[in-house]
Amino acid sequence: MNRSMTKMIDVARHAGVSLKTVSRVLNNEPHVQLALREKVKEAVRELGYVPSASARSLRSNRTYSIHLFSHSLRSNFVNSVQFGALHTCQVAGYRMVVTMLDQAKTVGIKELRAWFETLVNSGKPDGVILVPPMSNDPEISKVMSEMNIPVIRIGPNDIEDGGGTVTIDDHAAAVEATQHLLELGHRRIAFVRGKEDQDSTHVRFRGFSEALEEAGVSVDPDLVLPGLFDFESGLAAGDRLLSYPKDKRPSAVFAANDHMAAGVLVAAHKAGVQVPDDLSIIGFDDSEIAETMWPALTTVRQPLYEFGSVAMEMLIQNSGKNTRIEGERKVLPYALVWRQSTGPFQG
Amino acid sequence: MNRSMTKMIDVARHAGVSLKTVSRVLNNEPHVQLALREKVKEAVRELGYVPSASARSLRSNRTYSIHLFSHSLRSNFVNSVQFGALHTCQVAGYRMVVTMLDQAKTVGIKELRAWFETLVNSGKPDGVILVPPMSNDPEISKVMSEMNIPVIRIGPNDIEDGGGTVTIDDHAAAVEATQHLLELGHRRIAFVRGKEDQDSTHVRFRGFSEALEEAGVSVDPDLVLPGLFDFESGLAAGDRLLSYPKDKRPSAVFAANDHMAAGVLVAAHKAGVQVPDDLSIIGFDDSEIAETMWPALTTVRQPLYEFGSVAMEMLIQNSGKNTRIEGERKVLPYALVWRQSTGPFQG
DNA sequence: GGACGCATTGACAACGTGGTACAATGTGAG
DNA sequence: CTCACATTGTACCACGTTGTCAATGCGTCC
Repeated sequence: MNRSMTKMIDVARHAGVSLKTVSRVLNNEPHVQLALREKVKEAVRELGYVPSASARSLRSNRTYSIHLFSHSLRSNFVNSVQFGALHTCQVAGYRMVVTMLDQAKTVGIKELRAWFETLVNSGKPDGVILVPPMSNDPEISKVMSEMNIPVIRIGPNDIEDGGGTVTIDDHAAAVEATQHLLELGHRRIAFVRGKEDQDSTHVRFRGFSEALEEAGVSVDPDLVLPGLFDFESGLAAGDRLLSYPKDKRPSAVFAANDHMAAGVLVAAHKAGVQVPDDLSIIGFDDSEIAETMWPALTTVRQPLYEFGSVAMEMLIQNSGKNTRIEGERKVLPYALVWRQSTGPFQG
Repeated sequence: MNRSMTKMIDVARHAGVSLKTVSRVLNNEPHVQLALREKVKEAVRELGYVPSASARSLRSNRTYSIHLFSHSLRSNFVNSVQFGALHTCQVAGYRMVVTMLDQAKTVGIKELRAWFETLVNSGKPDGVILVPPMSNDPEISKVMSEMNIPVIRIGPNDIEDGGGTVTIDDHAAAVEATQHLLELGHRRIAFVRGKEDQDSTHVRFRGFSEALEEAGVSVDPDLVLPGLFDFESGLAAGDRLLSYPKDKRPSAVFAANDHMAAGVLVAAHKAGVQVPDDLSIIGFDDSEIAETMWPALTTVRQPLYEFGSVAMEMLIQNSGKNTRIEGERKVLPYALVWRQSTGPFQG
């Protein structure tokens, strides 16, 4: 600790300037001549000076840290986003703090506010990234905006609320996935929904329905099953679908994410149903799991890493200026990834 | 920001005591009567006071934050550890900062030291958790100990170096996994190694070899394949093993982790080899993937969540006292999880 | 040439907490 | 009654940075 504690005043003395001048150089403030700037920067290099984060944030009310809020880290989605965010974060010299929002503690908006206030006082983040399902929660966004904390929400389809957004076009992606199955000749296509509190569930289902209708195929309610975005609910949905009599069974399944698609795939294996010959399966996300299944899952790739990375970039760009990020909305490209779990309809 | 900025002096006025008394109560110092203590605590509650993290850490050189260092977040292992650590961390009112160590930047010990100094000066963590492969790197541990930062290393089998350790008994676990296969009647058993810079690779292989030898079976070098702890290397190993002529093939495979076991399983599927009838496969870790494969993987469960949780607990307990955590070593229980990928040897 | 504007630089206070030093009180024991 | 000791308060400094404001230098315009 001791040896390495170079302070700003040391840099100032070393460069033969005042404390304030060093501060100006480090913060890229104007009113310092170029020659002096260089001299200071060299002194910083020579001494290996690093500003003290605590002193800085005490004085300036900035923490140089971005919080990632999630319910759980144990999903591929959150994980990939986190990875992208962290990468960008570190390059910019910020810290990334991971915070888990305990659902029990945030039942009401009052508890939510109290919880956030604790968080904020103890070290107000320069920005916050919200992943689903929190990115859909209007109360959370409201509280954050009241506290004047810039927020980027990942994944939501609504445009309304405050803060920035990073998404794909869920609707178009669902349409394209469905058309993929239609083009392969499938007509009886099942859909496994995700969690109902996430609007991508609804948007994807709407895309699915509309694509079917456009192709002159009506949606069979028996082929629309509930799901929770996890493996188990996919497995349950698969078991259910395969328990139907042969003529009632679907020839293809569109699951709202890869974990559920994996569940359907395992259900098929258990039932001795060949994939893709007897049943085509398409997922959504392009999780790691999609590639490690057999057969590998056809899916819609969401740029999860980029979600995190872009969100972080937006926050860091914004940080410093005290403007709130209002309604900025980035829509990133998705891509259909055709692997082995989908194939032509076998009359 | 404004409204919520309650300071210590506000609490003092509200409770009708002096600033110093509040400070004493909050820091659990002696010399305050119980009644007064309660009064202060109530004032804290009423005002929703939260100490300013930056002021606190500026003054006391503690940050109330723990860093988790990893190379990548994209592995089930790191992820689960992170989850456990975060949970415990938040309960204790600490922050968890995730830091990715760029391998390019840490090639030499000099760069490593410079990198850490930046990190430390900008906000010295109260503790650091190292996951593999960093927990095996003696240079990292050395640098941390020079900087007087408490470290908990997760997973290493060596006892030597400074800092605390949280592990399972890798050797015993590998022996047990191998015995499981032996008891099922298998004699030609392959082993897929992990990364060579992680000592669990070596310890697990030693356990495997010793169990075989004890059973009077010698290790066939052709059945020991390299691996990188990832799906692809497992797939390659599986392809290789199944390309052997029938009488040279193993009847069982022990992969040093689940991702590689999943690769072997997919290789079997591709080759039309039935699991477990024609080939038994056992993994290691009990990753999420183990349960989502078909057939579900038999594996050795490592208590990953607990690794993180226990490591965090040790750090937080230690935090405040300035003693370093020396040689504390917690060995947590593992468990053989028998699922569907292993079965009796079919003559 | 003097007044003025503007860019540059510096001196000093302030952020909210923890620590030190000591005074002022209350309380019980010898 | 006195002394020892625990409790509580007062007062101030320190942590390392940024913000405020004044001082300086320099060129420009009347």
